[in-house]
Amino acid sequence: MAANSQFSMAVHVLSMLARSKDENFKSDYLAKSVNTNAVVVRRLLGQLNHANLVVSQTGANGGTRLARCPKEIDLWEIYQAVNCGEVFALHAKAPNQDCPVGKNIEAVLCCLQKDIDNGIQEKLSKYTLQNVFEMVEQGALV
Amino acid sequence: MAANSQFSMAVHVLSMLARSKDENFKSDYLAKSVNTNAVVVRRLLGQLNHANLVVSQTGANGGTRLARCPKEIDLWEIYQAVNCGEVFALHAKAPNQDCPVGKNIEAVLCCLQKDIDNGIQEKLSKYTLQNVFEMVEQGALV
DNA sequence: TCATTTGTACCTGTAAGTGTTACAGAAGTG
DNA sequence: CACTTCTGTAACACTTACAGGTACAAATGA
Repeated sequence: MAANSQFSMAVHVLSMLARSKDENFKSDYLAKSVNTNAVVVRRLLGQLNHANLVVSQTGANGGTRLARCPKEIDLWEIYQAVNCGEVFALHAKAPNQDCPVGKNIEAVLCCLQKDIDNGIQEKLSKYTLQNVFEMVEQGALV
Repeated sequence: MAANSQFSMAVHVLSMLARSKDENFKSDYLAKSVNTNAVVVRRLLGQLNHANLVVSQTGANGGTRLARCPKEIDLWEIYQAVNCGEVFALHAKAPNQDCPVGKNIEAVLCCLQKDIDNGIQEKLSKYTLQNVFEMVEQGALV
């Protein structure tokens, strides 16, 4: 799979922001923790901003901070903010409509997609950013 | 996401094979239903063969058929046979180990991956190829 | 021997993600 | 106002992965 590490990056960045709720974090600072480029981080923050998870401020002393308390942000929201696609894609080209299987398989697969998506939602909405933040901090002590 | 339609194609092809358990289906015939190239299908069948879901035979009157009864093949097996990756990828480059978040975030994300994978398994292992086959056939009547 | 069919190597085109540079515009400061 | 610091975003190159396609060796049945 041409896997997307956007979700990982998003959780990473948001965990950073969760460390100091009212501080403005610079994209450059965040980029150094993620080990990537500041522009990559800003692009990601743009998506998170669009999803009302963070607030950014331009200009001197600008930066980005959480829009809400870490307890009120769950991972499903983060996942939705950065994932445009599904777990698996439907056929690239529509299958042969003259074939009884080809004609109906897409509808069946589409139902499956939704079922899986619900499963992911169930799992991810159990965790808040606060939970993740605590797990990360605990790990630091070991 | 650069999404993978391999799973969709696999379910499609296996549904075709399920229509006639002991018939040898030619890759060219299957390709026409999927609306793709015979080589693409053969590559896919190679993976399914490796996972012991189908049996292929070279030579004249060769082709591919199911290795087992459709009731004994569940979608989780199919998913595993064609999906090398996870739902989301970990960081492309390792994060900054000097940052307390960077140092521990990967372990946390890794646990999350497993949790989500379990969720998908729960969902997919509820369906057998027989179930899908029946759904497809029913749709054809409508 | 010959036609058929898989398995696979190899090449191409295309799409997406990532990394970078560059720069306009916003915002605080002297 | 001039200057500095940041974000937002456009533009471009690089890499990777998937899909489509050609070609051919090897297997198999007639």
